[in-house]
Amino acid sequence: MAPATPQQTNKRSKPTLEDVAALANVSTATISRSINEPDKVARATRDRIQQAIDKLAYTPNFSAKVLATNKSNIIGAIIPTMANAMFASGLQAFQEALAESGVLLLVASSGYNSDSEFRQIQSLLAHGADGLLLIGSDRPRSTLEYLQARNVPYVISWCYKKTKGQLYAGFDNKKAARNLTRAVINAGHKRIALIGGVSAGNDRASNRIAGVKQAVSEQRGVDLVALVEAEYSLSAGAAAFDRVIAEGSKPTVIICGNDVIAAGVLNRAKAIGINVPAALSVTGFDDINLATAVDPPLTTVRVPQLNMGKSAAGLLMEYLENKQMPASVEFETEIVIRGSLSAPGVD
Amino acid sequence: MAPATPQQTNKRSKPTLEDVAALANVSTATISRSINEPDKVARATRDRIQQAIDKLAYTPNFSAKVLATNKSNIIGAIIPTMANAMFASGLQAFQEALAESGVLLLVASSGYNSDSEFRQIQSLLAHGADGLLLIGSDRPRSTLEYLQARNVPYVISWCYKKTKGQLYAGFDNKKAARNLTRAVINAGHKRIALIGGVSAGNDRASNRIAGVKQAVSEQRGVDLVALVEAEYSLSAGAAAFDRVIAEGSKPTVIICGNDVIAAGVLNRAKAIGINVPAALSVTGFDDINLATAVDPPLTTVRVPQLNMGKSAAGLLMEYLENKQMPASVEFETEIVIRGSLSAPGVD
DNA sequence: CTGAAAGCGCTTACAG
DNA sequence: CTGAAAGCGCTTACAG
Repeated sequence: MAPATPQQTNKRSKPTLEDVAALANVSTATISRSINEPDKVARATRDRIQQAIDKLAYTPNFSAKVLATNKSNIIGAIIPTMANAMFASGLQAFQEALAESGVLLLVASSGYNSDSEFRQIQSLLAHGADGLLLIGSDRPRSTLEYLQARNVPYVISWCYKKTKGQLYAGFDNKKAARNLTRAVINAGHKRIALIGGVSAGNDRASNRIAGVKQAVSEQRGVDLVALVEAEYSLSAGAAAFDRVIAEGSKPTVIICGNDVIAAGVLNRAKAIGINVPAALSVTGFDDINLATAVDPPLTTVRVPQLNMGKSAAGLLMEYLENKQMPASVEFETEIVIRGSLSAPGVD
Repeated sequence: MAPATPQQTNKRSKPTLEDVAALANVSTATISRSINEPDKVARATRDRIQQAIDKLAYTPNFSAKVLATNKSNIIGAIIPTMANAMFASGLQAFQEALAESGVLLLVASSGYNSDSEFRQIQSLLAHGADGLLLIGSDRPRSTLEYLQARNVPYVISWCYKKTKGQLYAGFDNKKAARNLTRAVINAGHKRIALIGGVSAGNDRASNRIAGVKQAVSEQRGVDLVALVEAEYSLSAGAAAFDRVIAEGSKPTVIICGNDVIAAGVLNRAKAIGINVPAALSVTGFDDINLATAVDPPLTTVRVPQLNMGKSAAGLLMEYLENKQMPASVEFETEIVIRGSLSAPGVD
């Protein structure tokens, strides 16, 4: 019966190549060339085509193009969470670098959960992503095998490893934490407490913890008097600090898994009347805005987010273009000494 | 070294519906149905098909599907910048809500530039986005017309207006700023300085400024003694504060366009020996992490980022499904009084 | 419940 | 420099 075709009224369906072809009086092939390989088309023809395109406000259908060329110009990124300054500017830089090459960014978040990450990977790939940005190296073998089996080009950031067959644009979390800890020890601290990030399934967190441990073990007379883990939030940092205090281990410094935890510790210390850094030093990691907004400002590790994001994009584009994995790049981190760290006070 | 580069052997191109059809001994049509409308297919057939799918690890080609159905299940979002906690958790919530419906998020940033925003809109649309999330209402007529002409479903967030024919999921920045200012005035302040965000092309910033002005003008004896604009960064906030001080207008409170500016002001005030809040009160806007990490914690306006993001996603999905614009939703904001605001001190 | 076939809007050898 | 035509991998009336 075919009743009143519903909602199709707005369906003055977008102009297609065919429409342009009709108007410009050429074949669709020529228009396609005129758009993608202009110099293969005669000047006059090109002008005529351009006029038709303008007149119709023609805009190519992306899926048709992808289907025909098998290339989407979309990169997918799966990050633990967008709601954390820790990844924000790196991701921003990644996106900007991609945009310069006309590539778009599909973003998904895993919530630090590897099953979720796997589902997102599948989804992004199903939606045609040409390549992926992944955070960290700690993931189930099954995920790795999936990636391998499909031959998916991906780059890993926020960490660095020499793993054969994987592309990295990141930094060595363990080394960075070790260096920070050495600086803390050099400042005179012998009783160190560590509030690490949650290490399960998170290589950045566990490597930072490992780095602290290593630096401590290098020096006799220096002890790791407490070690707890906390999520990356102000309140979790504060709560972890309470636990450390309750243990009665009397640290002179608290090394924190990141700046947010450190800021939470600072808050709590202030609340219970512990002076930082006179009575207790505190350090962070990441050097996000927060680090210089708190009082005292945080001694922390500066992570080259912008360069890392930009580089990750560059490597991935190169990989896609040459069908060959470029060399990984390792970024150096920098220790930034600020007011939250001083020599240990007297008891 | 392993010159035997096997990576091109990969071209065992992904299995297609046709492959599955051959293996399961049915037509591609039936498989398509089995996937998309299972109950239209006999149980036995369905099982056979599932086996074939599993065996081949078949995964549908997205572009082909989009081309055939004219629906991408991709939503695009264009935000000023990802590198700002202000948008981060709202965007995160938006993405999560979308993901629950199997919809993916394509993210682009405009850098607070309307030309750039327009280019991103075109790009996202060209890449097949079914709908868009836009931040704020202040944009060139040409952009609006473009959106209108293509009949693009979009939702605007982070602000709220009653504009006919536009879908909003946001809050009234002017009202929020007005209410905050009233609270400041109620606390006893009569000499108010305002460091707003950059208002050009940014309705959130300009409406907040307008709200402050309105509240001030309501009360005789209360003056806006200084008004400068600053970008949303700690350093810009600090620099703006310097300008205000240099003007010599002696405010007893500084109302800031957002928390980051306020934190910058706090820093600078501390640096030059001005006690907050004893000698000077300071307020922020947004209530991001930073607000409670600084000392004193910021009196600010709590923006319902999570609900706003979730709601924006819901409205947009509804819009796409029903081909009909749902009603906009306005969120209320809440004033959070914290230590950075007190009664004005004595000179 | 299932299949044959047209169609979605591009690109790209292949000829000319 | 340009065109005719096949093909990319799905979906969906239309028949049966």
